[in-house]
Amino acid sequence: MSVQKITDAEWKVMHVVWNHQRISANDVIAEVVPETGWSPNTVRTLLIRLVEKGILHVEKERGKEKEYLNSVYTPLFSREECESVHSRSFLERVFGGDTSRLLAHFVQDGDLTPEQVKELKKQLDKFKK
Amino acid sequence: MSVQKITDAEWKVMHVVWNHQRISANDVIAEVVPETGWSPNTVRTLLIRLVEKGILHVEKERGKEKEYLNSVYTPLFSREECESVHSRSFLERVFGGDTSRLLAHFVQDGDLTPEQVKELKKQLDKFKK
DNA sequence: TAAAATGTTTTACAGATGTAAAAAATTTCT
DNA sequence: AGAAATTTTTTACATCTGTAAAACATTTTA
Repeated sequence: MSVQKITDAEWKVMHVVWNHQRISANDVIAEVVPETGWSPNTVRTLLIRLVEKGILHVEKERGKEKEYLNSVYTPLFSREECESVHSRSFLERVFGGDTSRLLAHFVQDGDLTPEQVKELKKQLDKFKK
Repeated sequence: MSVQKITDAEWKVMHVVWNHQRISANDVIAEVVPETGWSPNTVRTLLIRLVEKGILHVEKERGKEKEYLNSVYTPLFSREECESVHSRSFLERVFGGDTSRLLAHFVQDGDLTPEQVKELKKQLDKFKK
């Protein structure tokens, strides 16, 4: 039962945590609040829930400037691990497990740049053999 | 606000409805219950909620064998439409909108058959130019 | 040292979701 | 017609989510 479900709102904060690997509540808030308009407390609640879910680790640390005691978070699973788990369940749920239909869909809907198309084809070639 | 959110449990019944295009509650139950172990009432609740969400249409019709009055459901949106909407939000949420990273992920994780790889490359070629 | 600032924890609360039992309505059977 | 069967509708209820206010604890500052 590793990697519990991450909800929509939680993904937002997870991405920020992954980008820093180790980040204080306040710094998460500083990034998330402007782009979501959420209250700082909302972000804190999400961080706490992620800890409860065993997805983040938290410890206390004194701030550098001011010596307030801060909560600092670190991810317990890599972004890739979580993406993987959630991708699989999405594939199953929405496309009934049919990867190639899913891929076709995203290719058509994804206006890729020529670069990206090329890169992807290279990937595909590697799997050919 | 067309196409409200379809939940995990609801997708299961939606797939069945799409496969038939027009199907009675009992027939949905006949398919869904064995593969999920849910109670028939659970399936009915889901059908009702899908109607409330404006995703399914329901009408009454007398059964052929027995003349009980049955609820018969039809989808108001195509499977592709719903997949599309949910794919987009998944892409945004989990991969931060980066289609090519998503694709790379599924290609690696999706053990495609050589056929499927070929087909996909053909798709990509079409988009090249 | 008392007030202000800052950060954390607790509590809240409505709506969504998973899951179904209980009740009601309708049809069939004896 | 009354009982049994079948189907639908209502009600239920715990947990999860989104969203935060309120309360509390700790530092800093006046």
